[in-house]
Amino acid sequence: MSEQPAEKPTSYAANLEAARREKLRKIEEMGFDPWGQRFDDHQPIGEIRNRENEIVVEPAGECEIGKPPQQHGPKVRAAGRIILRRPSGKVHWLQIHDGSGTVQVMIGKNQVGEKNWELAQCFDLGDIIGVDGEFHRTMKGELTIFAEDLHFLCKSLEPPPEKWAGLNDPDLRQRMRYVDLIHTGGVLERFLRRTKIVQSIRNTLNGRRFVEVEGPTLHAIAGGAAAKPFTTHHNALDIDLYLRIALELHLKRLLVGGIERVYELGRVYRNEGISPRHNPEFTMLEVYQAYGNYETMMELTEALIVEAIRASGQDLKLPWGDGQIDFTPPFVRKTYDELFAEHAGVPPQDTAAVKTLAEKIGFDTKGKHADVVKSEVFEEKVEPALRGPIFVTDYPASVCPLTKRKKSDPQVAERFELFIQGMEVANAYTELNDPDLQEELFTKQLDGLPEEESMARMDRDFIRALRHGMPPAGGLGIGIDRLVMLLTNTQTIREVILFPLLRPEA
RNA sequence: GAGGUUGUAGCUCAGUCGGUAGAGCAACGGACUUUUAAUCCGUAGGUCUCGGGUUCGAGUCCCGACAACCUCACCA
Repeated sequence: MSEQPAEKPTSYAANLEAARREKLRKIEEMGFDPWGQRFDDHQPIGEIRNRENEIVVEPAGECEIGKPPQQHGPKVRAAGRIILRRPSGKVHWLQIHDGSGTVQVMIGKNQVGEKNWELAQCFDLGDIIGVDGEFHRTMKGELTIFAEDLHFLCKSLEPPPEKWAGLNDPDLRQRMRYVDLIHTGGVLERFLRRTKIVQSIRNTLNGRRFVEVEGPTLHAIAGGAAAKPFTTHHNALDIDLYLRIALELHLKRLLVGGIERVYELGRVYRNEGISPRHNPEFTMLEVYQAYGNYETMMELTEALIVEAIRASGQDLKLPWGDGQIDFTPPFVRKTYDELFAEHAGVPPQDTAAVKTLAEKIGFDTKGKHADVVKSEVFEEKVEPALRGPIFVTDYPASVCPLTKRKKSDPQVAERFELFIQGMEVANAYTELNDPDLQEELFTKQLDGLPEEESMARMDRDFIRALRHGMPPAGGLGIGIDRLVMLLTNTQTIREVILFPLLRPEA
């Protein structure tokens, strides 16, 4: 087997690395471990900064003339990455950074001793160090750890991005998210806020006695949504499988099985386009509540969102681009037909007029069910106009094969979607639990839709489950990534997903 | 999948009409014990994304490929 010769890096990049490797060698020579060891009892930098009130300034009378007033502060120990260096003769100023914040460190030759001073000569931007010292302000008022002892925790062999502009190329930022998190302002904070939102959602549900479960992600039948699945293969069983496109059908099986309040918060995969609002894998919450209906789910949706906003430390009026979104409950509720009349300018019951409008927009209406045509016009004319938050209720039954019909009008499904800034954020039903009707809807394809675009994919085991009796229930799905976008004022889904899908590097 | 924009040093960016490749930061050497994107002096660093073509001559013009971003389509 012939090894390919290692690709020679450009000579300049090699020089940058060689300089760092030379310092690494010196660090080792001095007896320090360039890759560090266990380092106990350090405090998060954010907490250290909060100890500012422990700083005492000597009374002015005791000051020597021409010298700044003496300060004393707590002894602290910090660990962090060097993100800025200002060497100035026999004193070096550093900014070190950890997940909780940034603090200045002063290293004075006479204060840290000869060996530490030699070590400090080997620091590069990006290295991780430990510092013991006293925490107080400089003459100019900057909160600073005045180093008394230094520890080397990790060498960095790669140069960091430009210190002021940082990483700007969105490709590099997503590919090297680790660099982005360190050097791009607000990125780490946004992802930590995402975590708080997700935690809050779990807390809200757990507090209402919902049970979290983990369904299968490999499905023999990719059901529960209208989407193109990823396919994969299991070798030992020699069967093709799909990555799940929804959580729905297995969670409903658990309703049959007696888990009366159940949810899953997990990843689903859809083999479709990529856009500022779409990533091939995304995080979905689905919740099912026995003996509830879609109105129960509306109240729950409001609670989940309002609690998440509070938990992430924000006001119910959130900034969004140049404007803001007001999440004060209750959210506006309007029916599909009301909104259709309002924004499409055509009576929703007038099938012929809706068809004419659809053709005027440029849609092909041939052989399509009237409700499908209406739904296309709705998506074109109404959805983009919905600033929200607004619950759109009572959809045409024929486009909702998993939803229970209204008792008073079987043409209307008990369903709502929550729209915010033109984005569909949540989707909920009163769940259909009539096995015969469900089987009929699975069998009868929606008029004019190819199978892969239809939700009506036959799942015999699911029908069998329904035949055992599923309690009447409300069900809810929330696109977590989109919700996080809205709650963090982020206009692209790629900035709320740590590692969005990218083409592999050449 | 279609259209548009972009691709130059490790990073952020200039580069005029086609005529020897530029800056800042980072790096390296030197000065500096209160700096704040430290400052000052000096040095080094380039397969101009890749492959063709036109031309005496291409970072620049043309064709193709690759990648990112934006818009649209599919979709949540």
